[in-house]
Amino acid sequence: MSYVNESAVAGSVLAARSVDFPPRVTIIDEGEPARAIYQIVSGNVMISKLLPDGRRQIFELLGPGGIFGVTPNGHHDSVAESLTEVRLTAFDKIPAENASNFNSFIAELLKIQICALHEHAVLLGRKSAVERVASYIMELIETPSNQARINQDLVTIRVIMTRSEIADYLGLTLETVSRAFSHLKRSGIISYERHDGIMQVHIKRLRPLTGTY
Amino acid sequence: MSYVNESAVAGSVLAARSVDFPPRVTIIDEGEPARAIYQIVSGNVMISKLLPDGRRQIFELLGPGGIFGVTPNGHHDSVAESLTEVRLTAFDKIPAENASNFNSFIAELLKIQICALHEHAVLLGRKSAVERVASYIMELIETPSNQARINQDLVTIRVIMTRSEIADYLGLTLETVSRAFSHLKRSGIISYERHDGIMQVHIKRLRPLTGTY
DNA sequence: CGAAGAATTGAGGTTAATCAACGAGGGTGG
DNA sequence: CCACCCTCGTTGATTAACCTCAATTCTTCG
Repeated sequence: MSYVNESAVAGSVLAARSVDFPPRVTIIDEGEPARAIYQIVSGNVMISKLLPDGRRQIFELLGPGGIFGVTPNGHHDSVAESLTEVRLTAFDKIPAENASNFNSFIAELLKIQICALHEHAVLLGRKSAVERVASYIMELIETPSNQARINQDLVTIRVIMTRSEIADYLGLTLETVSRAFSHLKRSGIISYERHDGIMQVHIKRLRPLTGTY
Repeated sequence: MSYVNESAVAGSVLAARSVDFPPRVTIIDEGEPARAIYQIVSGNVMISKLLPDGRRQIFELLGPGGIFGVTPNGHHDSVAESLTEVRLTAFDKIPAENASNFNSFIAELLKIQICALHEHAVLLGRKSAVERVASYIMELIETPSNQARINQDLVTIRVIMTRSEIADYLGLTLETVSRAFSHLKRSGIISYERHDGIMQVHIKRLRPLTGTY
């Protein structure tokens, strides 16, 4: 399923700019006045919030077609950072608000986001460390833009986030994430050699560990 | 702030029925085909998901103006249950999809929901038990429809959820929730006598315990 | 080659879960 | 009307999971 839906905004008078960012830079800061809405053309973006004492929670991983910068009140409620190189389409705020069919266009994308947030709330509130990591790996595999290569039951993926980023996404510490990966590796469910993120996964054995099935 | 926005759909041809439910009944089951979108007129609704082994996570508490039953794919992704008696406006699905300005109307409500889900993800992923309970109480106070009565620093509220429901909302066990309430009570930050949910809160002393400030 | 960042692993501490008992309140039926 | 039951809440003792602190290795890059 591709999220990209250029036709939905075709015919409107929106000023749509193209913007690029290098990996691991801040695109939007929490509290910033909302100037534009962004849709990802290529690359990955993570959305997070910080507590005053430095604790961080990442709650959305967005790929091509995903949107961010949408806010009900004129100020961004969260931080958006590039994970990879990204190319974005920026829809400037003022004309966008007038375009009624633009709101209708993003409504569909917001619905998808809400489902993902629901699933993630279950993970954060109710799953064990191993279940969280297993769910994370399955999520990577099931995201089409990640181009997981499938041979029978064996899938090859690339994990581009650091242990620390994964921890902040899963509500764990980086050590616990590392131990969960090691546990899955010792169990023969995943395998990897170097720290380059390339990983082979036995999905049939991993899926039952996610807690969802 | 009132979410209710009748005017936004005025002039459309949507079939809007009124529906009532008693407390603690299932309004929508996970997996059901989506027939209607609901907006709350009065009362409270909780949205949750169940894992196969019975673990439950509640992730939204909705009051007047809130919407639910919105889905990107024709099937509900979560359970909706009444918490109190509720009166709903049901917008039937098929005509609603055609109404472009209806999508635009719900987009605004979805944006508010997404912000709440972001905040809740931080709670679930990064806050301690006491911080979660403190955040929950503050959330009750700051929800206008809950009619918290404020005298100086002292606020009176009514906690209508059971310990078990609160636990499923906060990603804890009911015992841990009970202990956190007892801890706040012993500290003199909250007070209550009988199990009727009526509670007095010192907001100035409670707020610093939420972790957010 | 050396330095810096990332990942792994171990030891020990802390928090919250689990298991269990008990008390309060509300509703029902005798 | 009272006795009983059932649900809900509280509290205690113990266990288990995860976090914290720390040391070591691996990897990349200048």
